[in-house]
Amino acid sequence: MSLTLFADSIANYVPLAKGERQLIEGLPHITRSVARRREAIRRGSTPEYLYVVLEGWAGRYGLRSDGSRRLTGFLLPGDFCGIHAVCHKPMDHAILAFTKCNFALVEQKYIDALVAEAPIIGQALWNAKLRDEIRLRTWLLNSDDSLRVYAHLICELHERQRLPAEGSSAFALPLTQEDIGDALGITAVHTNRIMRKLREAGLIAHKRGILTITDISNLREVAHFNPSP
Amino acid sequence: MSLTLFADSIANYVPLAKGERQLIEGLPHITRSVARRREAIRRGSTPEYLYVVLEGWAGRYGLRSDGSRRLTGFLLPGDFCGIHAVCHKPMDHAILAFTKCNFALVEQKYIDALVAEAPIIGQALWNAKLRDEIRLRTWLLNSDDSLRVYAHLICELHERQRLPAEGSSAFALPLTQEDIGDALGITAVHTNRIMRKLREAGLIAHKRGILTITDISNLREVAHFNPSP
DNA sequence: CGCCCTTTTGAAGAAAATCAAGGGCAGTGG
DNA sequence: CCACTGCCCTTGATTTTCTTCAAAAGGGCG
Repeated sequence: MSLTLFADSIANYVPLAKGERQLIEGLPHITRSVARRREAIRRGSTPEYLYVVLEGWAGRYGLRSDGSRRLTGFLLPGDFCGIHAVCHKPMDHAILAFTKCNFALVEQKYIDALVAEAPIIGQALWNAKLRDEIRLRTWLLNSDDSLRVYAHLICELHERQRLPAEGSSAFALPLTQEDIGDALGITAVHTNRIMRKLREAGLIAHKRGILTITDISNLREVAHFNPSP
Repeated sequence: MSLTLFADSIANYVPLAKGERQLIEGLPHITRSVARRREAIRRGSTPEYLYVVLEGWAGRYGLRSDGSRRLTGFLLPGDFCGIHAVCHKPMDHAILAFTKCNFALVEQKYIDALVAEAPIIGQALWNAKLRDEIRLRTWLLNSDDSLRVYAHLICELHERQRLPAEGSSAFALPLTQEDIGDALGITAVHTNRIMRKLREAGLIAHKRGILTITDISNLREVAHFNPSP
């Protein structure tokens, strides 16, 4: 339970020298555990730390006035959130732990010092934010076709876990159909029907929290998915 | 046709000292004019400059495989794009000029120098990017109700032009119903019907490219709009 | 076992897309 | 000056997609 995955995630954006990696892994931090289905960061709060996911799945979401929820992104181990602290702005959305999560909480001043010492890491943080933005744009772009947006979400989650893009691969997907629907912008009932289509097309299987992609290339076809755009 | 509006836009995020404002307005740049309905930046290209809108309306968009278009944001005078250059990443979307546009093209190195000299401006650029992200999340959040998302777009554009939030106000909206539909994720025909609802409710009027908001407070009610979130 | 949460399926209704046809208005050219 | 043309707006009718409401079936866990 260390910052190794965070360093890996940064290394995805920029090449890291050994010393730079050590700087990241040596960041002073405290850890915070958030129980399954609990809110990690509230909307409207101004987090004093950068939150790095060490373990578990979390997500960003907003609430509508009728109480319904919209997920706008997922946080996997190694991902971070709460960069709002940099801007001293309150969160426009909240962070929910889908599973029990462990976060590393890093004080802003240590991030500042890190970036001052290794500017390339600052660039990586920019890149990571831009990647978030790209994902949001992609969700919007695909939002006219729920089958496509669903297939695309699975491809996205598959790629973000750095699983092999050949043959079949399986991973834990700790989301209910309601969660997925909230991410796709459709109801749980409709999510179920969409899921069935993909299952009957022989592209995926989803049992007991394990999602198996049985035909990744056709799934990517359906999703119009471009690997790491 | 100077960088004054850009400085104003920056000043929206952080307080600017006189000297800092002069640094911005004195940024070396060339200008580029893009004709109405032409592409300013192509998807896949890696812009070598930061593009600042001096005059005109532009927008970000992506194309689907069936040729349909999705707008994911608007660029008004003072706004910038092409920050991708910072990351040496190709554009994941394209920029379209809705009207004839004039852009200021600023070389990356001058932005770097500016930020080095006045770090607070770097923070403002972050803030502006985060604002883009917030808008994307808001579009997603509202996307389940086309009347609300339409009303919200008008509120957004109204606020971004810093028009008074009382009484009625009018501004040039150089978009066709097809453009608006592409921004809302609905068809032009449906956009027309939604627009009629707002008109018949006495909230807006739209004639000859001029949009008049006749009842801003009720429009914001319908839109669930929060001023500058 | 019984309970709760989730998944699955059906049927009816609402929302939006699609298809199709007019209508208004500005610009162009005879 | 007027007819023509092209673009956009408007409206109607039909079909598809998605939601809503409802109910039953599965699965994990005390």
